[in-house]
Amino acid sequence: MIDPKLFRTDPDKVKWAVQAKGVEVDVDAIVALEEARRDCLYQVEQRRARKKEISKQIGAAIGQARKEGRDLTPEQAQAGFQHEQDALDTEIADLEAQLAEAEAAFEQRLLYVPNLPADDTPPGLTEAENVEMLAWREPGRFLFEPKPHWELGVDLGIIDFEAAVRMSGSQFVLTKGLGALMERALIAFMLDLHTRHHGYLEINPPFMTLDKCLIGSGQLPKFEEDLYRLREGPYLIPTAEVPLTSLHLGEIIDADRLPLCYTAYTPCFRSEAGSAGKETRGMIRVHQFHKVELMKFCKPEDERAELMKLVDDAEAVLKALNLPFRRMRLCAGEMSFSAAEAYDLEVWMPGMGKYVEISSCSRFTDYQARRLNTRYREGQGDKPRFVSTMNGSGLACGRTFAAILENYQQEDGSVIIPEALRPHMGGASHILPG
RNA sequence: GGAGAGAUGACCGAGUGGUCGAAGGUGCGCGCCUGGAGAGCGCGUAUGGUCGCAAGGCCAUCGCGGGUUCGAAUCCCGCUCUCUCCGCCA
Repeated sequence: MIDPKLFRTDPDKVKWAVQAKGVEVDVDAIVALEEARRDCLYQVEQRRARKKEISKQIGAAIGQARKEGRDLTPEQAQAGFQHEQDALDTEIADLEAQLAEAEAAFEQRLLYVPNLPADDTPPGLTEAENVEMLAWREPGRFLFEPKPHWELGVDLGIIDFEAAVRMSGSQFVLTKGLGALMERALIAFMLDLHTRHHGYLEINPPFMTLDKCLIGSGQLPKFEEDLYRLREGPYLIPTAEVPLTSLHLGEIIDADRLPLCYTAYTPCFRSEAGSAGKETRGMIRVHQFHKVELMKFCKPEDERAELMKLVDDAEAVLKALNLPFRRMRLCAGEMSFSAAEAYDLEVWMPGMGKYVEISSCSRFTDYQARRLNTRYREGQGDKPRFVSTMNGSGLACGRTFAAILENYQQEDGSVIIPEALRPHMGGASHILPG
C-alpha cells in the first residue's frame, strides 16, 4: 500500500496517480475516513490515559498503605473513582466501536489504491503508449513461410494440446520427448545463468501460498478472480513473485545484507478469467506455465539502478539464446497495480509475425514492503525503513520455448537447438520431425 | 490424525494480578581507562500510532483474537505456529 500519510499531506498526488493508472478510487472519501479515524483515536486515547492514571493511583495507594502497615482494601481504594470509571468505560466502548469501523473502512479502501507511478512514467492507458527503449537483433528473414509454434510443435511431436485439453480442459498444454527435455533444460539454463553469473540465490519455494502473501504482493484483494484457490485454504501461486516477495515477511534486515537477490523456478497457475477466446492458440496463454523469476530487496536509493540491472539480467537470457527482442517502457496505465516503473521484454515470434511479452520487470518502491512489513536498518540505533522490492521474469519458460521453435525453425520443419541449451540436453543439436 | 510441552525485546532468559515496556545477561553504540589491544568501569540501546516547531507527552504492542478485572506478560476461552512422542504417508 502507499503511505497512509499521503492522504493527509498530499491527496492531490494520490489523485494524480489513481488517474494515471486508470483506476477508479474515491480519494476524497478516503481522506475523510482518515480524518474520522484520527479524530476517534484522539478521543479514545484521552479517555484511556485517564483510566490508566486512576488505576495507577489505586495501585499506588494500596502499596503506600501496605508500606505503612495500614489496612486498605482494593474496594476502599477504588471507592471515590467508581463513578468516573463507569462513565469512562461507557464512552470508551462507544468510541472504540466507531474507531474500529473507521479504521476497517480506511484500510479496506487503502488496499484498492494502486502504487504511485514514477514521475517520469510515460502517460497513457494502453499498449500503444508504451515506449520502445531498445531493440536487439533484427527479426530474422526467412526464405520460407515460418510456421507458428503450435504447428511446429505438434508436427514435431513435442507438444500435445489435445492430450492436455482432454485431461485438464482448455488452455492447458503438455510437452513430450525432446520438448519436455527442452523445457527442463530451459529452467536449468536460466537458473544456472542467474545464480552463477548474476549473483542471485536460488530458492525453491512452496507452490501454494496464504492470502496474506497475495495481499502483500498486491494480487489480493483486487484480483481474486485471476487466482486458483484450494478448497477453503491457500491459493496456488500465480507467480513466484508471491513467495519470493514474502520471503522476509515481518523482518528487519541489516542494511549490509542488501541488496538481496533471489531467483526461483516455479510453475504459475492463473485462471485467466476474462481472456477466453483471446490469443488462446498455442502455449502463449495457458492456465499453468513454468517461469524463472528474479526478485530483489534493496534500499530505496538503489532501487532504480537495481531494476535496470535486473532487466539486463533477464535480457541476458534472450541474448544467450539469440532471440530477437525489444525492451518496452510501460506507460502508467499498463503497469501492474503495485508497480512504480516497469519494463516489458517482448520476443519476436516469426511464426506469429509479432512481438510477444516474455518478461515483465517492475519495481514497487515500498508498496509491497509496507503490506508485508519488510524493513531494513541502516545502522545500530537507526530507525527501520521499508525496503524496496522489484521483480521480473527471467524468463517465462513456455513462451521462451515457443520463441525458440519459431526462431530456430528450418525449412524442413526441424528445429535447431540453441547452443546454450545443448549441454543441458545431452548434447542434442536438432529436433527432427517424425 | 492423537497425546503432551512451549511461544516474552537483535539474541538468551526472569517475571503467576498493581507505577512492568518489561529484571539480569549477551550483542551493539558512546565515553573513561591504555603506548596500543584486551579486560574493566560508566552511560545508552524495541516498534507502531498520535499530538507538538522542538524538548517531550499520550496510546497500543510480552504468538494472534476474545473475555474476567478498577488494573493482565501474569487468570479464563478460542486460534495459529514450534518442539517431543504415537499413527499414517511420497
